[in-house]
Amino acid sequence: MDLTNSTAVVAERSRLDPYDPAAVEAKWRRIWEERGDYRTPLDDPERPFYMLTMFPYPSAEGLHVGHIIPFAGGDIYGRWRRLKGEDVFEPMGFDAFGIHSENYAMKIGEHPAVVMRRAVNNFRENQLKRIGAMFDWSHEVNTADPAYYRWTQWLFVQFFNAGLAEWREGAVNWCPSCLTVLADEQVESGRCERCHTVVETRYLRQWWLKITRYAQPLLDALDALDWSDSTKTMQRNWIGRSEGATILFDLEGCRRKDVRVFTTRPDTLYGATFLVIGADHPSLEDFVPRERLGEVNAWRNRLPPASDEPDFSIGIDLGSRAVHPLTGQRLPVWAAPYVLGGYGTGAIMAVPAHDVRDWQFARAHTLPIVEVISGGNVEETAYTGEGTMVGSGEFDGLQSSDGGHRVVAKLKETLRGEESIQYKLRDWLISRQRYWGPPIPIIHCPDDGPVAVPEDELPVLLPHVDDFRPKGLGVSPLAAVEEWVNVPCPKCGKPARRETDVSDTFLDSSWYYLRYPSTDFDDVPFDSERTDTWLPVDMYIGGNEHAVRHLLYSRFVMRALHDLGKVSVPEPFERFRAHGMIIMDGAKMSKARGNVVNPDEYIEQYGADTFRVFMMSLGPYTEGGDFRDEAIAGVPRFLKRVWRAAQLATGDDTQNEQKERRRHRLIKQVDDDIADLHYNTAISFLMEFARELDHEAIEGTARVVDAETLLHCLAPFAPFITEELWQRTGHADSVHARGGWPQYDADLARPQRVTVAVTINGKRRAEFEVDAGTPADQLERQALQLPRVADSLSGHAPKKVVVVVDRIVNIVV
RNA sequence: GCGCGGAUGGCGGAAUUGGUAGACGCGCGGGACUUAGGAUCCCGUGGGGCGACCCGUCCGAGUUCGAGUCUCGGUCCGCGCACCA
Repeated sequence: MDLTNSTAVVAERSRLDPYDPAAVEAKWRRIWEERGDYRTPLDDPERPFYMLTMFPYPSAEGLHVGHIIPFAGGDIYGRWRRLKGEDVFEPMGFDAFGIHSENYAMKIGEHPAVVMRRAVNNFRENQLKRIGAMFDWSHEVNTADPAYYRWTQWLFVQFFNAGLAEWREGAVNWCPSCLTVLADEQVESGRCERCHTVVETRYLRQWWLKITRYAQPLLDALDALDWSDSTKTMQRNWIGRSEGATILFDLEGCRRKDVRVFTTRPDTLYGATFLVIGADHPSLEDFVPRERLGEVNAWRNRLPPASDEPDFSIGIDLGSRAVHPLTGQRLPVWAAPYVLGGYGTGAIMAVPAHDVRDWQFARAHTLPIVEVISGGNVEETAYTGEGTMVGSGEFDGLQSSDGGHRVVAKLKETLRGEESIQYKLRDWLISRQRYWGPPIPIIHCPDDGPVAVPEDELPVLLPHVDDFRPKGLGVSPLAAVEEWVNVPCPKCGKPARRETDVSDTFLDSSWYYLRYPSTDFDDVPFDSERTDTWLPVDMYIGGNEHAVRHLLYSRFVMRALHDLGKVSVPEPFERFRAHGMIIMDGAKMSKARGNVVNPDEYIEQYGADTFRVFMMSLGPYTEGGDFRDEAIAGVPRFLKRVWRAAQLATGDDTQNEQKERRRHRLIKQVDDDIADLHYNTAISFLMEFARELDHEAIEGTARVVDAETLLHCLAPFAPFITEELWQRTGHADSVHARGGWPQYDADLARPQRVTVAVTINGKRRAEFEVDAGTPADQLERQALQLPRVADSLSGHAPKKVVVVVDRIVNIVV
């Protein structure tokens, strides 16, 4: 039929109300809220499903499109699970404490409490509530709320009591611009992740959480988690397990009698020609002969700040000597910044022939290079591969791995060495000399030392101070609030002082998923039936920028709580998928670059449904890509087609096999695609189906059942328009009602006719259509009868024929 | 430097995991309807050739009846870690 000139249809279409996304979306937002459609029955769920998207920190500039990806993507998944019959709990909240919020407040010259209250309201009311997500706002959390951080502090107290929180002096990363210390995870290539200032090493007494105790369990448990591989790899690398040996060297000429070094290559022990102590080693002085102390200290104080490029010319011969445990040779002991005082034992045996850094250092300081593994030319460069041991006494001729074990065994006889494991992971420094965070609930008593604030006195409220700006090294803004700081010791009652540091914002966000399922915020969020019912989170979606920090800290906190008997599951997130990062003009979106796209304008102009569908159709969900809005126009065209087709579909030809098959294929396709987060391909199929149904609507043959299926399959992506059409087509319930997802029949979803390609020597020459499942011999017979094939064979028999049922017949001549 | 991804039309991307490369969308071309349309709808659209055909998935080899998909070598891009001994 002529689809271009059907006056009857044009007339009928014109009788339809035009699709007005703004009106439709406002209407359903109101109804859903009034009816409480998305309030989850937390106490008696039949099939609980905890769908979580990483909560945002309200930046006060508002959401940008980068936020829409996780929220919309998570919501699509959650809505789909709900349609599949589950009680989906999809909460939302705000990570409102933290340095990001505080810096913003300083910039605009207002108090963080005021800025955050406004920002949270703006996020919730003007943005998050408009994107069509089924967030259950009755469980909103805000990390800056005393009712929340009471439990952040409670958590700290549990850790303190269990010996998992420790107040100790240590090397810390000091950002001279932000005027605070940073966790190792907040330092990127030696620079502050926020302001990119080069961080300096300082020694301060600070609070650390002993995540290193969990290095191995955190590593082991990773295998069983259903997470993106890239995320797991990043966590493994961050934990950084390496296997090797610890070897003891006796020392001469200094206060210390011996030093242990860690190596992954004990097979190279005979090639050790000197030792290097990390320049930042906390007790470097013990390695130095008394008469050289002054010189070494002067050298140490003149060290330049760490740079991106290692400088192997920096180093000093300390003057003491180390005794090689097997040869008895006396080796010089050096100090250099290329060795890290905080990793391993803070000292190494240098094997310049077989380690590139040691090689460069040896060259720079004309130290001997002795080959003990053959296979390279150590005069030109270090040979780091494995090989046959040489110059290694009784071990000569052995291969690296075997020889290494024998060397350790030999050392073990004299208690000079043993197999050992090292991790890169270091303890989590949580003290911040900042204002906008939860005060660490500790009181320092001159007699009793650090004492935890009793649990029934929590929260330790963050006092209001007008001057909340950071004060400098080791000084917190809270230190100035004398009446708050001076309190009696909870143990002995003597005058004592409160801890004036606040905790890292990552502590706030390390447990928020435990808070959501509670309703009574005075109640303990742990150790309850609610947590047992709802945890672990079934599906967690967020950005890979949190692959290490947030996800690792959360796993640590959950695991520790589990070991303390507070929760029944050891892992917080059963399944995690990182969405791809949306970039703009080839760069990450950021305020600094001025390439931030504000979603409000799009939602204003096109509606949330269009924007959601558009964002999800850009590309594979877990890969991300460049944001360009030229293609958005296709989405309103698609939704208008749905608008028409759904309302004009009146056919009841439910026995039509062709159409039934097509319908089942659609359900299966969308079902499989959503399960795999292949939203882009699901949308493609929905578009195709909608076009065909629209054509049928013009002919007057569109079936009601097809329209209903289309609405259900589209509902997770475009919740508003589908709900409106569901109502307009005479349904009393919601299109999003639990369990409404249409069933498909796998047999019907398979095509019944297939096109088989015929190739000759791999080149496609013809095709023919047959019933699906036609046996191979029949396909071969049919193919050989094709005139095009007979021509090519010109009477000869084919050399070989390869048949793949339903796909291809390849004839080799 | 090390580790993980990736490279397909003018563009974003599909491809049942070894079986018709380019689904779907944007853009572009043509047409319909319009007083008009940047609104809506339809058709076409990898490149070359009048044509049967030929060439095409970053580059170069290989395995195979058959390679975008597998193997080896290389180039470029993205992300993560970065003196971790």
